[in-house]
Order: sequence, then structure tokens, then C-alpha cells
Amino acid sequence: MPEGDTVSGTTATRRTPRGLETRSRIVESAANLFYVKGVNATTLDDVRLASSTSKSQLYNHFEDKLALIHAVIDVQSKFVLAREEQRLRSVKTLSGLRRWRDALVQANSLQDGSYGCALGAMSIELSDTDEQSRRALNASFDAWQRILVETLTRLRELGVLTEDADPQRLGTGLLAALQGGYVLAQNAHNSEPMAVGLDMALDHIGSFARS
Amino acid sequence: MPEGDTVSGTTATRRTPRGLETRSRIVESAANLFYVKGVNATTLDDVRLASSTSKSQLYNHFEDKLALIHAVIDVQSKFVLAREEQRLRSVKTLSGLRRWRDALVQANSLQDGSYGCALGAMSIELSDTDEQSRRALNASFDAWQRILVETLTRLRELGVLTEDADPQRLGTGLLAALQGGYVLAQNAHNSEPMAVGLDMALDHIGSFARS
DNA sequence: TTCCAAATGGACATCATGGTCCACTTTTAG
DNA sequence: CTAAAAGTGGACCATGATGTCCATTTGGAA
Repeated sequence: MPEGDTVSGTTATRRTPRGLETRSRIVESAANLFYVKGVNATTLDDVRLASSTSKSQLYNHFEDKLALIHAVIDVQSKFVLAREEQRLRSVKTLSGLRRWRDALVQANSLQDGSYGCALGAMSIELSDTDEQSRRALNASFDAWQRILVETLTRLRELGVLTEDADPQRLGTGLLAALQGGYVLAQNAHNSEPMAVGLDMALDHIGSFARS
Repeated sequence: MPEGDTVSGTTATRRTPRGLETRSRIVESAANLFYVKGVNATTLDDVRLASSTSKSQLYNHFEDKLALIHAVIDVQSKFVLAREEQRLRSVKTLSGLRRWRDALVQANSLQDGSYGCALGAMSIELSDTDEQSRRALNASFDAWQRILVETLTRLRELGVLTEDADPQRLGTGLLAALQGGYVLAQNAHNSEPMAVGLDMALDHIGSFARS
């Protein structure tokens, strides 16, 4: 069994464009289903149906369901991190940070708070079951936090925040507030608690603003 | 099929002490398994084994697995709310609130952050699948938040916090920070992010302290 | 003591789901 | 053009989980 493993989670020796196209269709469909139904509640038949593929294709492209899960974690992580990176890179003021908040809250409210955070949900569902998933998701959360810390560090260097501000702690707290907001919003089917949670974190960060 | 439904989730007409004893043994075992393995990953055979009962007893006491899940939600909710009520009722100072924080963090660190919040975990796993579970868990979160709000209101009335403090918003934010902390801690297998998240919320609350 | 409902144990039926296989088609390299 | 490799479809198998049944035991009230 020669495992090329160029693309994470793939059992490939060589792949054609068409095959890669099919593969990504499968992953996209699975990602979507995992997001709205949960990983465990999604069957491979669901994935097959949603992606217009067949059983053998799933097993051609993925060792087993777990490999598919890992691929989905991979793609969701990349998606979330790219989005956050893009949104936060240019933030240079506190109101820039608030606009970041607004975008998250708005996206969440468009779906009535449902489904929560793609990474957080998978994390809770998988981290006690599959160590590899946990590691991957943990790495993504670390990266996410790093982006936040970089942003806050920049704000401090620009003099928006005072020297007292600890970007590391503030970044962790901000991410915790965000994740907790997702949990409460998902449960309440209402994005309000997420908005309140984030606002509290931002207010706290604002308390370090250079007057 | 006469459904007595005195005890939530039970298909009972009449029950003897022995039966009730068995029932609660089942629920306790299930609650524990759901907590450490997740609801979906726990089979009825696991429950049967852990509770030293047999298949027919499960179905004698519960309509189906979902009914058992509802019973577990019920008992976990009562447990968490009783604990929180008991711990927060007597809090009359900010350092009292910090002791509440310490207790949560310590309990979490004893299990290396794993498993997260019993209610939060079930919430994420079930809220997209079963509406009744979502409602029940949402009610519990509401009650939890109410306890926090009452505590903060008390602190304000006692003059510990200024009139500017908005117990409602602070309570929601505090709960969000807690839940988010659980998520990050579970994933990192480390209670540190939970401590940081809670500290940020408490610092923010502290900023409303009457000087 | 007797009787009956409740409680119990465990075998068994059923079914969904993950996973396999193989015949057939498409693509691509020589 | 052709042959081999990659991709595809869907029937099929195996497993394990949920849920059923029934014979037997237990416990308490008349």
C-alpha cells in the first residue's frame, strides 16, 4: 500500500484533474453536512447523495470515514484561518476590531445563531474520541489565537493600546468569548449572546486604550 | 399506552423503590458515559454494562435512547444548577466571585481540561439534531445565566459594583467566557485558557467596582 | 401463604451504516 | 491508436447498534 499522501488524508499514488475535482466535491459536501448536522449524525450515504458520487469514490479517495473527517477538518481550518487572517491583517484601530466583531455577529445572525463555529463544534464532538482530530483542531485554534495576538500586538505597537495590555492574554480571552458566544447563540437560536460576549471582551480590550 | 410521566422521560404507571433505584443507576451511568465519550459514541450496551442492568430494563424504564438522553439532560441540568446556585448564593464580594472562578478552574484542571462542560457538550452535539434537547438545554443555560445575573445584581445592590454595571450583559458575557473557556480547555487538554477567559470577564466586572 | 404486578435477564429480530468488490468508462501517455 | 491506469457506478456484505419478546424471579399487599 503505497501512501503518497500529498493532499492530507488522501490515499493516492497519482491523481488526475477530474479525480481531484471529485475529491473536493466530496469534501465540500461533507464539510457542509458536518456543519449543519454534526459529524456523527452524517452518514456516508448523506455525503454520497450531497456530492453526487458513489460509495466506491468515497473509498477511492479516502481510506475510511475518519480520513474524510480529517480532510474536512483540514479544509475548514484553512477556510476559517484564511478568513480571519484576511479580516484582521489590516486592523489598526479599535473600531477596526469592532468591524471584525460586526462581521462575525452578522454572519451568525443570518442563520439565527445556529450551527455555531465550524471548528468549535467539531472540536467538542471529536476531541474525546479521536486524538488526531483533536490535535489538528487544537493546532487551528492555536493559529487562530496567534492571529488575534498579532493583531493586538500591532495595536499596542501603534500606540492604540498601552504597554499594560498583554496581547497574549487578551487574545486568549477574546477567542474564549467568541467560542462561548457561539455555544450560547447556537443553543438559543439567537446571535445576541454572542454579540454580548464579544462586546464584553472588546470593552475590556478598550480599557487598555491610550487615552 | 398510558404515559404517567411523573419523572421526566419515564414510561411509568407505577414504580417500586427497587425500580426507581435501577432507573437512577441507569441515568447516572449514562450521564457519565455521555460526558466522557459523547452521546453518539455511547451505545446502549455501554450503558447496560456500566449500570449492571439488562436491555429490557433500559426499555422498561425508557421509551428509547432519546428518552434516556432527555433524562440525562434533566439530571445534569439539575446537578449543575444546584452546584452553581449553592456556590453563588452567598457571594457578596468580588473576591467571592474569584473563589467561584477558582473552584471551576480547579475542577477543570483535575481532568486536564478534558470533557468540557456537561451541558455545553451535549448542547453542541444535540442542538442540531433534536429540538426537545435543545429546548431543555437552552432553558438550563437561561437558568444558569439567571443565577449569575442575580449574583451580579446583588453585588450592585450591596454597593460593590457601581450603578453603571449592567448585570444582565455582564452575566451573559461571563457565561460566554466560561463556555468558551471550556471549549478551548477541552481541545488543548489544559485548563489554562479557561482560567484566562474567566479572568478577563472578572477583570471587566471588576472595572465596575466602586472605588 | 398466595397471588399478581413489577422487575429482571438475555436471546433474538431488524435495520442502518460503514466498508468491499467488480464490471465498466474515461483519461492520458507512448 | 492503443493499452494501462485512474475514475466511476452501484450491488453487495458484515457488523454493530437499536429495539422486541418472553420466560422467570422478586416483592409486597390481601
